[in-house]
Amino acid sequence: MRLYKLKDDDGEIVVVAGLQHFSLKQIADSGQCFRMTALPVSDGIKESYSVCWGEHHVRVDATDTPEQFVFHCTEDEFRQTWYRYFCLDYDWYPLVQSGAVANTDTFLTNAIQYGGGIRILNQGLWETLICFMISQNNNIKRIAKSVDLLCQKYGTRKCDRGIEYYTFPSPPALIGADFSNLGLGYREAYFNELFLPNHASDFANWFIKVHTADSYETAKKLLMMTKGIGNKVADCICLYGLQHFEAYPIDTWMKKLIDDIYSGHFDTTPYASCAGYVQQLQFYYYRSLKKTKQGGC
DNA sequence: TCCCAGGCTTGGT
DNA sequence: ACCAAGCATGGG
Repeated sequence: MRLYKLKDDDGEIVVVAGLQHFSLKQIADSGQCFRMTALPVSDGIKESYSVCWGEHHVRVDATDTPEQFVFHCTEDEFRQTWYRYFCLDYDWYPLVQSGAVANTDTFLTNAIQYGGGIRILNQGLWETLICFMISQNNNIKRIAKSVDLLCQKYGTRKCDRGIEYYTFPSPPALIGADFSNLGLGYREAYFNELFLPNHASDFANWFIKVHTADSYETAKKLLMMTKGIGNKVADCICLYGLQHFEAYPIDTWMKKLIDDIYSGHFDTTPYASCAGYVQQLQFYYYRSLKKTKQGGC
């Protein structure tokens, strides 16, 4: 992977060349994140996405040159924010591919061929916590809508090189907040309880404990102590928020998949260091086979 | 009208 | 320990 710092009309840009196994569309549609939206493309650009995370925003283009991308931000922003967000320092692809072949797992082999441009995003504990509390028994389109409404109501409106966006609310902004009219449904009660004003210090302590937990198991246990966070949501938060790659979230799709493809049991131990990546590949591929029509995120 | 969506809590065995 | 109902809401 090579970086080139250039300038265009709007300011500094970073061109990334030789970035293998990276697909904006696949990441946007993978169901990990809910604030990545497609933009119209122009000449020389195959895909263009607006990516929001925390208070940050960037436009990223996939160019006509294979494995070449343009990040419309400064080199500092790229290195400090987006390189980490997209988890570009390590590529699990080769390990999982050779593992799938060694285990004669043709489904996984097909899955990585189909969706090998997926990365496990590093979205931080805070944003992952909120988004995946909303995600339970919900669909991706509606999750994205609720998250968007939340950002509009409690975030800050900003403009990045001509693109308007709202920052993700900070923790203090949600203490005692009004969670009605966000389309949360029955999940609203979970938010009201978690962000009760008189429990603000309890929340802060709990959050820090989760953040500094010494292991996946400890973090997961702590997460599941809160109402609204069960086994699956805790796994998603561990994986996307805390980089516990051994987490392997099982939702309704994964249940069906494991039933269908692996006759009821899938052993993650051969992929222990990257079980979450394997899960994403399986999830993404299986949905592509089964779904008739579905919006992205 | 019924069923499903990146499930969880609660209350029954 | 496992199982079922109920849970808001929107879309097919």
